[in-house]
Amino acid sequence: MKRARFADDVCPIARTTDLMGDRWTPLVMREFLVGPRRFDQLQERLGVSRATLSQRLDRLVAEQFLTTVQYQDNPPRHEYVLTDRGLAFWNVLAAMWQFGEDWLFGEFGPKVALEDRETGRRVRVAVVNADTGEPIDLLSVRVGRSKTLPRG
Amino acid sequence: MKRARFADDVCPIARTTDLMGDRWTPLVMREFLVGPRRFDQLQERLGVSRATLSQRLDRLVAEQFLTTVQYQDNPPRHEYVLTDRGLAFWNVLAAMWQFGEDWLFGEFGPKVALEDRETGRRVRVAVVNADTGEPIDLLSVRVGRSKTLPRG
DNA sequence: TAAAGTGAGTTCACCTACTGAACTCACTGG
DNA sequence: CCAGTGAGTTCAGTAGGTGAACTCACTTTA
Repeated sequence: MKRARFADDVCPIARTTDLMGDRWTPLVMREFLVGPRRFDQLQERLGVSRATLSQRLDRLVAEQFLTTVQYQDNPPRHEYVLTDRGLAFWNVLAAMWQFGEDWLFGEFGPKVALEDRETGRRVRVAVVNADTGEPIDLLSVRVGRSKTLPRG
Repeated sequence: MKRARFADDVCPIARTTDLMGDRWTPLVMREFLVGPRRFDQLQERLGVSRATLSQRLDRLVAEQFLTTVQYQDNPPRHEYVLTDRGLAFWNVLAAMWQFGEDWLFGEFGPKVALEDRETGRRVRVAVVNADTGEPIDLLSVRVGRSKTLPRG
């Protein structure tokens, strides 16, 4: 039997899971926090097998989270960079970061922290209602039928 | 060879990935958006194999994302409910929801939407800097060394 | 009293997918 | 001509996911 696929599911969480729901893809995406990355660099930093990394990168490029950019012609060499879509995925990673920080470390918290690139001040991530700015409370939302408006 | 494990990684994203980085766990967690759930109900709704579901639920209980609550004594029957930690994970699911909605549907967007449970108004999710309320921009943050303060 | 149903799994044999190590291939620099 | 480099592919072995069938304790229906 084939493994389950959710790319055509009606649920946005399911579609996101289809793309990112494995042990490596979120970590590959994380690596681009600091800028473009190359194959060997990713492989060494993550400790993932080369075959798996190759497959993940192919998928991320096919799904337009990453593109390749040639940085040298002879011999042809490229690096991977985030697209708009890949950049937008940072929202999910940021939420994962804050969740991990809050709930998955012991008494003293993690040894690394997000900081503002300019001021160096600690950044805490909040997931909020975009209109009110209030935290999104699981108990205050429900799933409803959407009016399907074409996008601007 | 054993599969990679990130539960002790220094990176909060890696730890979150260790727990949620598979094709089923996020969807299992999603199911609790509407309240407690039972085994057969989850199995039928998700279409996951019973063995896999059983394993996932065991892990989620062991890691204190879910607890079991007896709803009948004879024969003993329980349902699964979110703990505080499980509830907090909604932040990540909300970010995944919004990302999926924005980037993984075609021109017309998904047929389902998050709405306020009371007003029925459409809810859009934003991931922001908790202090400023500004969107978290990948380009505006970096990873730094944390001052390890004990938690309040 | 017997049979069927229910909830929550476990077991099974099969198959998919991840693993490290080694290999490839095109090109460069010494 | 030889070693090095970047970006992979190939390989055999193994971990983990699959549907279908089974278990087990208790209840309901006939």
